[in-house]
Amino acid sequence: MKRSSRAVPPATTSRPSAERAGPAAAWLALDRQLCFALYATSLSMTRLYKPLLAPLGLTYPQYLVMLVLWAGDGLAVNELGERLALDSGTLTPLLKRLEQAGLLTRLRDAGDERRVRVMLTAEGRALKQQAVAVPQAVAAASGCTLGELTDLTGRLQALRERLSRQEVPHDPPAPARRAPKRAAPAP
Amino acid sequence: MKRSSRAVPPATTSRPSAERAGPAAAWLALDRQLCFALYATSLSMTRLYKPLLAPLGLTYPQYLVMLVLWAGDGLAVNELGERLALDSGTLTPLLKRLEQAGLLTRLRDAGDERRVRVMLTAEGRALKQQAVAVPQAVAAASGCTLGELTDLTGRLQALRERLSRQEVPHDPPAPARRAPKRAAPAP
DNA sequence: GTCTTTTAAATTGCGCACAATTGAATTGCG
DNA sequence: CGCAATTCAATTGTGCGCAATTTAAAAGAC
Repeated sequence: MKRSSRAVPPATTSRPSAERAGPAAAWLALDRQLCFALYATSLSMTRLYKPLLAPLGLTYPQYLVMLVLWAGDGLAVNELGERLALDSGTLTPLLKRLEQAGLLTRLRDAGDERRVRVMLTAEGRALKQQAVAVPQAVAAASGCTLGELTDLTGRLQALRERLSRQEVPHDPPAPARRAPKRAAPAP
Repeated sequence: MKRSSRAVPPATTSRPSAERAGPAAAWLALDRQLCFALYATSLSMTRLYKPLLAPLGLTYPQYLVMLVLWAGDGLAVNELGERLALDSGTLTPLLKRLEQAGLLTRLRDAGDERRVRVMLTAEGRALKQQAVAVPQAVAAASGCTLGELTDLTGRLQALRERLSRQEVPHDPPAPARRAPKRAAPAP
């Protein structure tokens, strides 16, 4: 590693400049942030899943949707969203792609035309057989014992429970309307 | 809750259909997945941060970048990416938005014209004072003791370490080229 | 020195997440 | 019944993440 001219100081890793941190500012260190540990670990997990899911033709969020449906399909979009903590803005296009791939069908509920129910196709149901190998591969890659995995999963679920209570709901003023008919899941 | 006609079975929550799960298929249950616990908790954390960061004009990933820079700026884009486990495809547009907002400047390294160094502006540095309140608010919302937070953070860091070892690197064949000049960070 | 390989940032394209809005069907209330 | 309020899915627009490619500069081989 040669520097031709002398240009600029290295500045590579830990530089003491800008480091007159206030007494309370030490809590801003990246590696103390639970939020970053969660964020980075979750992204890392997604990267690990990607090559495992590629043979199934699924992305990671699509895989989560399929997990829910394999446990019992016929759910409406909002029920799926409740289970996964995702809204229709995320799920609608995702479900359309899964429908395009032939794994499921979307159908208006005859008794409540607002709802769209999601049913697996035979192909979508069959994919479950290929998916059973995935959790094992991930568990192995994690380098944890089953007990550790279960414990960590439980802690995270408890944390999520507490966090979700703090989330701001959000309801806009909401006007009102009325009008014609509706037919297929999407025109 | 009345059903006008009788239309379609409720199908709301746990339906026993499609439930002849194979013996190994029980591992596909959503609530047993560490990956989902991570994913959902991380998203929940992001939602919790959003209203706290809105007054600072930052998104959550932008906040993470600022955390790194507050600890010491002048880093190149790839160094930032190493710290946050993000690549230039994510960071370049994000940094441009932060530059647009007046929080930092991007400047080609005089000694190595390939690199772009990121420096905080006075405004960017000043924002740190408003940010110190954020971790406290999150810690309170988590409903955990400091010890629990530290413990969970450590476990996640260790897990991330192991997961990242398993990730597939990926290097394409890579041809070669040569040509004219370069000047500003981005035309 | 030239030529090749490697490294760095930017760009392109796709798929999420999510706020905000819209269109449509249902519920609630008189 | 008639109408306002509510619920649901879809749509729109913004900002990530990331694979793949492109452009440019530096490092290495000879």
